[in-house]
Amino acid sequence: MKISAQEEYGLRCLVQLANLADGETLTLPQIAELEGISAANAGKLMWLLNKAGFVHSTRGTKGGYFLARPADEIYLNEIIKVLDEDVLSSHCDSYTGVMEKCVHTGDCGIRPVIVGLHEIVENALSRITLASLVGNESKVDAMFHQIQGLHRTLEPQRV
Amino acid sequence: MKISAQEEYGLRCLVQLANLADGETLTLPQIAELEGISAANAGKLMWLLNKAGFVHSTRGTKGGYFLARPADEIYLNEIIKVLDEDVLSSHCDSYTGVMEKCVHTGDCGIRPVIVGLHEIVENALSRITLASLVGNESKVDAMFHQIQGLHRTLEPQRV
DNA sequence: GCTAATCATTACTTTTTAGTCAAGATTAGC
DNA sequence: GCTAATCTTGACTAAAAAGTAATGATTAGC
Repeated sequence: MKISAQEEYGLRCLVQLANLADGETLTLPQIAELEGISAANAGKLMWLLNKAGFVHSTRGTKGGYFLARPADEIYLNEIIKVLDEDVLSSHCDSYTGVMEKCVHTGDCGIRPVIVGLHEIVENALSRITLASLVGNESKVDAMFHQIQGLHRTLEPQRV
Repeated sequence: MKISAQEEYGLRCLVQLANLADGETLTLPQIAELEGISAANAGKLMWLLNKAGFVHSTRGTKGGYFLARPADEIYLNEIIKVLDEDVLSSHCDSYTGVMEKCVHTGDCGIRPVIVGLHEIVENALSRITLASLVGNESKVDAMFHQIQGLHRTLEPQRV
């Protein structure tokens, strides 16, 4: 499994905007500089995020980008779905119930794996706000450690 | 996030072999037919799995592929790591501790997210054997439902 | 209203992944 | 040993993703 470049850098750019004080904005060259990508590339990512309503922009001198909503009201699962097809996708789209691309019958062997992975990723990302990625990392770490702690209670029964 | 074609179909091919009775084998055209891919493509996947020691093969008439180890001793995390870089990878490889590709400093905002997702995926896949993907799906479903049930106990505290 | 700064949009290029092909090597059975 | 069936391997082609470039539209400030 892979996190695409678009997902990773799109999310990073939003984190940079979440870092801003009220009224501040960032231009494309500024975002590009902060994230180590080209301004053209940043422009493409911001265009997607703009279309999806996560950011607003103003043109001209003193223009730039800023968040369209408070960072503590934006969850990572929403962001990822804008930057890619879904939080988790595969050639077989059985987890959506649609099955368009999948040549296999309904209950192929790996279907429950894809469905299950999709659920736990969606669940984890839907608990994390953009705001929690700003400043210290302790809150997100703690959340994942809590999940991992729970998982360890399952350790004995491998299937 | 995406499950690559190589991961998906490599795993599917192994499931087909796990379905065989003792002493039976499958040829490339047979695997290709079962999975709806070309024999050439199946050949490439089986080559990877052969190199990694998951399957054995015999050439010539009556040749074919079969599992090198019992299906209940093969865990999905091992398989995925052979078919792709890791169970979860991204441009930023901070979760491995190596950081070679990543231009960002050690504590960028999204690092804990990548590390956390990597952990929960690795954890889930390390609980599932190839054998459990054969026949009925109930065991894998039950495992994921158990994980999801635990996650729901966390519901109130979003970060 | 002119100019410089900035975003918006589309087309293009490069890189990576996926998939195909063909020639060679091995084996079972005659 | 001959033949047909089968895997092995590397080179090739096609498709998708990532990244670049260029042109146009908008705005602040003079």
